[in-house]
Amino acid sequence: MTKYHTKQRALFIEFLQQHPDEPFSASQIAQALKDQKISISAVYRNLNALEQEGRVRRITKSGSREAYYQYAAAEHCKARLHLSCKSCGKTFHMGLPSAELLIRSVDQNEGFSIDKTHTIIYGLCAQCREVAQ
Amino acid sequence: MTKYHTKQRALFIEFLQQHPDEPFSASQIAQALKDQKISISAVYRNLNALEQEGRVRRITKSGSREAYYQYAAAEHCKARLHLSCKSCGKTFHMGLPSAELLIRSVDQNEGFSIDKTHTIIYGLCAQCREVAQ
DNA sequence: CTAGTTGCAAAGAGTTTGCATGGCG
DNA sequence: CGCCATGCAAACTCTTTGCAACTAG
Repeated sequence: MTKYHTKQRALFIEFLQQHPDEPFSASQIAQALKDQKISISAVYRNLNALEQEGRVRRITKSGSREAYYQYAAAEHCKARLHLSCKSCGKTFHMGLPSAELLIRSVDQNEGFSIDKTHTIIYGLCAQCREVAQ
Repeated sequence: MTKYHTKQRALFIEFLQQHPDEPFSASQIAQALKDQKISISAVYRNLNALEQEGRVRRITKSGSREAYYQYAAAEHCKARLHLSCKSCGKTFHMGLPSAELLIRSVDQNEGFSIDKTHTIIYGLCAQCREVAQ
């Protein structure tokens, strides 16, 4: 099952890479590429493949039962905790000091090992926080 | 829209209360109560109502596209960060010291306000950690 | 009696899959 | 050429909704 480089897949990945850490539903991606044509089934198939490879994160937005996907940009992503803004939907990385502190504290006090790769912490980012109030 | 106390709702809530912080899909709940009879539609309707009231949390398990629901036991729940074990599915509360530390640290370093109510941190609980290794 | 609830079946939304066609290597 | 990927439509799964019957207050 070696991979081919198809036109659709190229456009699909290019789109994701141009919007790293922003959440899209499958239909939004298909919609965004509607001119260049890629079917919704191909979007789903590629999304599932990338998710398994860990190059894409699947999340759910409250209120909607659609799945949303985010391109997990760089490699260093995997070692970082993710902060997701509930207002604008963007993802940020938690600084290493904060992360280390948290992980150690929870480990010691709760006996719980945090999985950096899969947890997403929700809240308001600096920018939205200003606008909001 | 004042609420009535029906037999089905009573059994439904009783079931949830007996399994606080454990995740169930709608069909699992209906299944568990199949003897006493409650329709899947009623389960969904009650689940949605409780979710809006904030008495139930909706989460997603990776791999499945079903929604899972957890009864948010006590009031103090709302002021606490939740730790969810990826192995057994149970939810724990993060101690206040760890939580305070985290929130303050992320606020100061990232300018990000964590939403305690909606974030769930994944990892391995103390028990599963032992068994696993 | 009035209004919220239930059950059933049908409708919807989102996602997956079978199959023939098309394109990469 | 062989084989993977695509598109389309049908199939599926999970969830919601319309409606008539029912029941708590």
